[in-house]
Formats: sequence, structure tokens, C-alpha cells
Amino acid sequence: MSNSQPATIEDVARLAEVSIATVSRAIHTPEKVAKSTRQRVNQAIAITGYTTNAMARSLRMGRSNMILVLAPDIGDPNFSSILIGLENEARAHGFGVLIGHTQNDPERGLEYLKFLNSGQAAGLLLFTGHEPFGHQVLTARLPPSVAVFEPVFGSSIPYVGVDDTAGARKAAEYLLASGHRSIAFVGDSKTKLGHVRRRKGYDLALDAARIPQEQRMVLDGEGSIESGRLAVEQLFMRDTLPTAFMCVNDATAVGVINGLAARGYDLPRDFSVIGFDDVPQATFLNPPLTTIRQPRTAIGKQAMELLLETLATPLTEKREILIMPDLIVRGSVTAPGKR
Amino acid sequence: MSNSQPATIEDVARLAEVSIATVSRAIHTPEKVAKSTRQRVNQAIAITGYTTNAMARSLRMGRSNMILVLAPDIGDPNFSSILIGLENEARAHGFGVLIGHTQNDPERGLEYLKFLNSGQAAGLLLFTGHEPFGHQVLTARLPPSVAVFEPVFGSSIPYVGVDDTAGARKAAEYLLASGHRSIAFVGDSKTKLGHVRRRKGYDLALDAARIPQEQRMVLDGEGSIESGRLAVEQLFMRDTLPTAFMCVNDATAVGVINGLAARGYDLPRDFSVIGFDDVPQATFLNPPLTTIRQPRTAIGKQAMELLLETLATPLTEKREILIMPDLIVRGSVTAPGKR
DNA sequence: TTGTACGCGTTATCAA
DNA sequence: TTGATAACGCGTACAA
Repeated sequence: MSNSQPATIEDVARLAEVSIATVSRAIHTPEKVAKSTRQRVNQAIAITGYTTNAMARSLRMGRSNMILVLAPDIGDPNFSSILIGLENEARAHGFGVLIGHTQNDPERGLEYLKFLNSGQAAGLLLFTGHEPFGHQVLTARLPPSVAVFEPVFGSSIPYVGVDDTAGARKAAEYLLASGHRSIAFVGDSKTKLGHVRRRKGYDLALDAARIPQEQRMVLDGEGSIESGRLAVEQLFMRDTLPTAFMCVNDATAVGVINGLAARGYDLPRDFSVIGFDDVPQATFLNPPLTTIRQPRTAIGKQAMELLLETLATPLTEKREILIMPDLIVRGSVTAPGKR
Repeated sequence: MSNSQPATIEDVARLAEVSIATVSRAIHTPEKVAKSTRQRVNQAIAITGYTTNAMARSLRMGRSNMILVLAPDIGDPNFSSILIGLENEARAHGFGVLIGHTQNDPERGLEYLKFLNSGQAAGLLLFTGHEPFGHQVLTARLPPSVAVFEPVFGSSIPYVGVDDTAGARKAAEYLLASGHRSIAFVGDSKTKLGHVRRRKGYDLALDAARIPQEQRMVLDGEGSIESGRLAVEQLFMRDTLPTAFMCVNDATAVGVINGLAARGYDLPRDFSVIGFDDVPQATFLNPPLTTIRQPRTAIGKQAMELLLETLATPLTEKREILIMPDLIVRGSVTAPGKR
């Protein structure tokens, strides 16, 4: 029973005293096999513990039933819940999901590409942002792919993401509706694409509310907790202060809140803060963070749906699906008070 | 150049006007091929963009160069840094790493097992704790495997983990050395193995310090932030209070700190708190959390080393490697004051 | 130094 | 209803 080598279809055939063709049929098209034969085969399968060798199968079929997900950073709090959406959808269609961790290293991306190219995965899901493999390989032969979160620069790979601009606009509008007129944006809207889009939502909302340019404040920050802290420090070198902070993401918001608290301010009485992402920790902040929630599971589901669809019927037109995120109201935003 | 089908070794052979055997040799044993031939082959490879089909290769060789990592919860903050240790080590030996996310579902584990059984991965790294595939399949034919963090129940799979007991003892001893005599342990030392081990470290330290049983306090908590909060709530229904909390992990510590803060206590003046794990957020807590740091990268490296070793020379003896974690002193522990 | 041919475990086509 | 066999892409023993 517990031989060293896994049982092959041939072992089963021998034991059931049929040909390997019959075994294969008994598995894939049971109705084409006589009941008695089928029973013998099933018995033999049970005895040998046979499992079809997926590799040989894929080699023969020219397609595997695995989807490769390429992620630059497994630790990203967004990633794991998106992944679950992905996996459930894949599973419902009989596909498995394998994850490749690129650590933001194009070299590693390339290695996984080889894995793909040898047909060990039927499709590719890219979380890697706009240049997954360095620019050289943009021309490479990619299997059916879908980009998540960030489109792949210069390619026609379909893309599923969040409507950052609309989400950010929601955030800004909520701040405005709460009575704020002097709102600082914290983020790197010079170089980071996602930040740029969110900044745009901020501008759109403030334009609509006819807030003059000179009342707007844009603070630099690359998106880390530390960057939020720093932004606050820099701010106090100016003479005017905003009444609210709109942060490009929750990490930045954490930094801003810490920075403000360190200066002895009482939140949300003295300042309002809103984030973006809704990371798990947002609830446990003090005050609990009002933010824009990434529709993570929905993104995962949509992306996988799109990929499986592409797999079934390869289409040439570039598609782009943007999902609208929701405002989550907690305690970090109130009406502006007087300090 | 950009045909729809990936180039095969045959395409290369035709273009270079040699046999496929020569192409194969030019790749794997270049010294056995005439220089001029080799050049023609290399040129042909460049032109066709040929990549060897890893699947066919593995099918032929009976071994792949991929390691499968099975993880129950990708989102676990411990996981990602361990993974990096793993990957670097694997890479140094020419292996790639693929991750399977089981979501704690034995069914999914079984699916990945099929992947393995068909030889698509040479080895297996189990993060899944003691019953990866439900108890039925304990007898299953597993490829060379190493368990990380938790041993696999009833198997002889080598295991690399943290010395929980020694680490917890360090924590308790630090509390004792800081002057605490009344220390509460928060965790589920009834059912969770890891918790049991950490509890043991607590007991050992308190035994050595001759703290009588009636001065010890054990609070239930399954290890979540919420469970820490709850433990604090329950505590205040008693008449005696400890001066320090030793939490089974950092999440619990966060809950304890929040719970205490919610009751208006000032930390660390009123109570000392120590955690275990050193999650990324530990620094940003208020006060910053003193804790026991998981030697994550080291664990990853060790585990992969052990696996690759097992791959090279299969050994029967059960091995177990326990790594000692370090105490990280930050601000959440002080001498006991008077409340 | 190079080429021919077999086998890895499947699935699918064609006959029987 | 069943069986023999070609093919998927590759590595290698053996022959040339």
C-alpha cells in the first residue's frame, strides 16, 4: 500500500485487468464504461491510492488547471483578503491557485514566467504594478493575464482595480459635508500613480465646493506610517493649519494621528483625519479611523472572473473594471472645532 | 518572433540545423558540444525565445525544482518575513518557491497534495500545524517535507520552530527581574499547543522565583485582540489585580492594552504588559510593546536548509530544530508602581 | 562530436 | 464496450 513510488494509471490498469485507456475513461467519462468494469477500476484506484499525475495530464492537454498569482509583497494587508476572493472564485470553476512572491524583483518575476511558459499554469494574475518584469520583457509571450490594482504599463492586459478617484472624492466630500473648509492632502501625488488618482479625487471635490486654491494644502508623504508622522512635523513649520487631514492611505493616517497625538492634540476634537484602504488595524486606532474601504473580496472575485473568461474566449479588446469603494464612518472625523 | 505557441526544443534544433539532443547538450553540458555548434544553438535559442518547458523536463527527470509552501493564513504577520528567509535560501540553491493557501481547509490541502504527487514540486514546507489534511491522510505518500512552527501530529516529518517555552520564560523572567510578583498569564493554555508551551515557560520562571500558586493568575484568551480586551474585562470582576500581564502573543497584548486604557489606566505606570511575536505594529503601540521576537528569517532559512538537505539525502530519523527567540525591550514594562 | 530512439504518465483517436 | 497506440516536450543511453 505504501510503496515508495506513487501509483500510475498503469498500476491501476494491471490490478483491474483492463487497459489504461479504460481506466482513463472510467475516470473522465464513466458513462462510457460498463458498470462492472467501472467498479473494478474504482476498486483498483482505491487500493493503489492512485491520483492522476497533473503534470503528465497538463503536458498532454496543453493546459493546466492552475492559476499563478504574482505578488510583490505577500505581507500587504490588502493582499490576503483579495486572495480569498480570488481563490473561492477559482475553486468554483475547478481551478487551483498558486502564489509566486516576487519581492518586487523583476528577476524573480522572470523565473515565475518560465514556470508559466512551460504550461504549469493556465493563467496569470498580476499584482505587481506597472513593470512586473522590467521593461525588457513587455514583449514577452504572456499567457492569458489580468492585472489587479495597477495596470501594467504599456500593455493591453485587462485590469481590475479600485476607483481611486471616486473613492477619494467620497472622502473629501465627507470632510466638506462635516463642515471642513481647510483640508490637507497627505501623499506623494508627484510620482505614485495611485496617489495621483486619489489626489485627483480630492481636487475634484474641493473644486466642486469652490474651495480656493490658496486654502488647499498638499503635504508630501510616500505612504508609510513614518511619512505621515513627518508630514505633521513639516506642517508645524507653516503658519496656517488645516482642520482636517485627508490621507492617501491608512498607514499615512496612522502616522498623522500619532504625530498629532505626540504634539498633545486631542483627536478628533482638534483635528479630523480620514484614511483610505481600511486596514484591519483601523478599528483599533484611537480614535477609530474613518476611512474608505477597499472592496477587497469583490476585486478578487472580479479579477478571477475576468481571467477565467479570457481563458475560455481569448479577446483582444483591452478591458478595465473599476470598482467603487465605500466610505466607512468611524470616529476620526467630526465637525471642525476651535482649537 | 511573437508566434502564439512557445518555442520547443525542436524549433531551436531545426533553426540551428542540429538534432534536439545537441540542443539539450548545448544547454546542460556545453563543454560536450563543439564551439561553433554551440554558437549556432545559442543564436537559435535567442531568436526563438526558447525556454525549456519545466513541466516536460520534470516529467522526464522525475523531479521538479520547485518547493511548495503550504500556508493556512497568508495574512499572518509572521508568515511574510519567514517566507523571505525561505525564498532566499531556496533561490541560492536553484529552487523556486510556490505558495499554496489552504485557508485552514484540509480539502484544499488535499488539492495541493495532488499537485505535489504529480511531481510538480520536489518538496513541501508545512505551515499548517498539526493536521494539515485532516487525520485520514496521515498515511498519505508525502514528498520530502519539513514542518514549520508546529510539528505535524503523529508523523515523523522534521520540524523547525521557535522555542516557545524558553522564550516565554525569558519574558516572565524579565517581568520578575523588573520587580513584579503578581503576573497574569493571558492565553488559551487548555487547547492551543503553542499557548501551552508558552504557559509552561511562564510556570517555569515563576516556579524558579518561588512565586506561590495562589499568586498566579491565568486568564483565558484564544489569542486575538478581542480576546485580550475580554480578559481584562473579566479580570475586573475579581478582587485582586496583577501588576503585570504576560500575553501569549502581541495581538492579545494589544487587546489588553486597549482594555486597560479604556478603563482609564495609564500605561506603563499602572500596569506592565509584555507580548510575544513582535509584530510590525508593536513599535507603534502606546506605549511601544516590550515583547519576545520571533526569529523569523532564521526560521525560514533553517527550514529550507533542512528541506533541501532532506531532498539531497533522504534520512529517516526525525529531526527537530528549535530556535531561541530574543527579548525586545521597549516601553511597556516598568517596575510595579502603586496605583 | 553528433544523431537516433526510448520513456516519463496522460489523453484521445481509431479499430476491433 | 474495450484496447492499442500516437502525441505532448524533454533528457540521455547508445550508436554512429
